Amino acid sequence: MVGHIRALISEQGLKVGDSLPTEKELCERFHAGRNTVREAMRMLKTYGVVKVRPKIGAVIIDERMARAFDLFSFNTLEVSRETFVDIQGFRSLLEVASFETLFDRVTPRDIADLHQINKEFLNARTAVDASEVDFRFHTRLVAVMGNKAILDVYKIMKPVIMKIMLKAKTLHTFSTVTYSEHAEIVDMLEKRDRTAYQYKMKSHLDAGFRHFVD
Amino acid sequence: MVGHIRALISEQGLKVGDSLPTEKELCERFHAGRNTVREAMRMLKTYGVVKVRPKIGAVIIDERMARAFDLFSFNTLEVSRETFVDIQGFRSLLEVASFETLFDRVTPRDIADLHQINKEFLNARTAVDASEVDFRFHTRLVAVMGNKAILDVYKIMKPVIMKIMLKAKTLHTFSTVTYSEHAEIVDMLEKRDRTAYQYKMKSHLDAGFRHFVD
DNA sequence: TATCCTTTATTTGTCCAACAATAAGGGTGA
DNA sequence: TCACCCTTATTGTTGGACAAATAAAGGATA
Repeated sequence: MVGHIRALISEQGLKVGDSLPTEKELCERFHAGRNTVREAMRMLKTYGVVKVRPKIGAVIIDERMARAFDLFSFNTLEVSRETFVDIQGFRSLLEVASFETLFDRVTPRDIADLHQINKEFLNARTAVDASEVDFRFHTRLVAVMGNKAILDVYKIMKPVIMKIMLKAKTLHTFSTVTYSEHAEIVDMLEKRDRTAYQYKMKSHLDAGFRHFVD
Repeated sequence: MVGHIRALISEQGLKVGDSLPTEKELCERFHAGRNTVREAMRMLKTYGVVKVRPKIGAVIIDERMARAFDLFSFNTLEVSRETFVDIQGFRSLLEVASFETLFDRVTPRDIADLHQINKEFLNARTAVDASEVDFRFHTRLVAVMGNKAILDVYKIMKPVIMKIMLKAKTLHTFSTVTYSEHAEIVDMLEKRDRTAYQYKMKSHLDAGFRHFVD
């Protein structure tokens, strides 16, 4: 059935954004039951090739890259020390070494959003809440690059990154040290001060990791 | 439902080769209809996490990496231009902006391996062969960082990267231009010449991409 | 006329029941 | 011991029913 639908897409020359026939029409066209069609649709959806919404139907998309990254989503249960080190190295690349792209693309809107998110530390009630805010801040920073593939990878690393953040800090630390470090980082980003940005961000990431080692 | 089943796998510590409960048992456990369970199973099957056979049931496997490559066998669906741009930007980060780490960690063994792989261009018979060599070269370069998470992500991008490479070059181009560019890059890496390395690598990547735009 | 709200109709989401297809396990006989 | 058949449990497929979501049409109001 998946093959049939793929052939249909190919024959009709359907592109991203086009709609597929409704489930009922597919049933009739291929002489199959609706559940069979639905299972095939679920596979296409899992592939990241279609997006299915009630009443709307199935629309062709191309999120295969995001799905591909999903596939090796990290198992939160057993994260080895090597994984922690690797993820932190990865983050350093995405958030420190990427400064050229960040400085090129950052807008006042980005700066405002980052400050806004950072303020939420003050409302956080628990360490878990605070680490959620922390992750949102860093995700928003990575989003400045405007690169969907990079953003997808970052989001997938969330469970591991959250563990690093939680291990490193108490609620009090979040709302004082982390808060002010973030504020400084955003300032350096706004001023496009390369040296200071790299130094601040690197030590910010390293600090979180040093606590984990203990 | 997929989340439920994945949680079940985690909780029970199920490994590759173990069997999942039957559909009926899953229905009862999660208070859901059989179709719902089946659709979730289809997704897990598409992820390459389980293998389902009639009467046998669902057995846990790990073919996620293979599935990641399958995703791009959808030749009916051209890889979107956004994906190309994003992937190339990602590569730029992993291979150009990472020079600090690369210079820190590169060993004579790495240099020798890179030269060795580069020589294989001269034996390549087809453009596909050559682009395989090309990808191996860049993968080996990324491997210098010694970061498994980054290496895994790079491998997942293989199908798209290969498309970029293939689109950009003929067999002749591979064995002349690409070959000598690679050689220069390795030299700059060995000498730890930051400026030259960054310039060479960036223009090398950009070149491949310029051809695609046409 | 324009805007907002309500209703309607269509489509997907979920569940159930039935039967077919498949293959493991057990029993029978040479 | 081996081949064969039967039973049985499980997945594969189909059809039908209803719930939930939402786009589109129609009506009310300013």
